[in-house]
Amino acid sequence: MIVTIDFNSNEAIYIQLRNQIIMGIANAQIHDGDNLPSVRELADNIGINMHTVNKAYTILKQEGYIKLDRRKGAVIALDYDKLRAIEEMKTDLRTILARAICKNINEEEIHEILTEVLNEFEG
Amino acid sequence: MIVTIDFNSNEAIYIQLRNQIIMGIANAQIHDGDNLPSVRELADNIGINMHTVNKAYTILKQEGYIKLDRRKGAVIALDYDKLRAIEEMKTDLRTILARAICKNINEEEIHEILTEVLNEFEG
DNA sequence: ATATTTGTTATACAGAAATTATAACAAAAT
DNA sequence: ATTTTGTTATAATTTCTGTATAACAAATAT
Repeated sequence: MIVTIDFNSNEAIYIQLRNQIIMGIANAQIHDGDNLPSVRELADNIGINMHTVNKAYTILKQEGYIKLDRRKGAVIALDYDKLRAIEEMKTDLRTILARAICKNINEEEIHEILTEVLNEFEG
Repeated sequence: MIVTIDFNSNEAIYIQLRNQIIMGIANAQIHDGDNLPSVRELADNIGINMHTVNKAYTILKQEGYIKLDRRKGAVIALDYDKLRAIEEMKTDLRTILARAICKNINEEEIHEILTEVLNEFEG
């Protein structure tokens, strides 16, 4: 899995990292049980500080995507707390859909766009 | 329209403000042509600095939700740049949908959740 | 046994972003 | 003439982000 950081983005590096790892899982590029690089290795690889990677990993653990083990390092371990995930999804969707409504994008179009973006994912 | 700021949120105040105003428009609580409070009035009202409100208004103007007029103050003025709005929506959706996929929420469920959140809006 | 690798924690520093505090300006309204 | 509007400027403070070192405990590898 390739990680690309945009150092000119207004999005923090550890947020970009977290999102890309989640993308990697959703795209089936990495799977449940797979090892992630160690914080030091990934930091070296990208050219950033260890603590920035550690921050991303800590969040991913807290959000139920990985487990951190002192012997095995970071391992993909998906926790399916569906109800919680759905609530968080709704919160995120509200802002996005409010914008869509303001921009005159109708319900049918929104569903079409959703389908389109969903089809970008593999697995 | 009531604006509520969560001072403990990790979301910046001016971002919360922007989102809530967009929500207000989507919910038909405020309409095209309506006046928003002046930067000073709203700042006083919420208990924050004038510049924080000004930042939110400047972004809303830049994103095509309001127009700023020295005589009339801030006025809702929706600019329907649909193509641009759709592209931005897709970008935002990618992260959200990646999370949904990781949490085993399937396509049908996602569409249902979308419909559910859309029905929260009035107008 | 020893050295290495793992996540974890602590501390310190620099830079950027967010927020506040004043202040002043020009244009328009009252 | 006074007030209100957005706008701009400057400075200070606080918080967030990212880096730099360093050390620790547990496990692995040699």
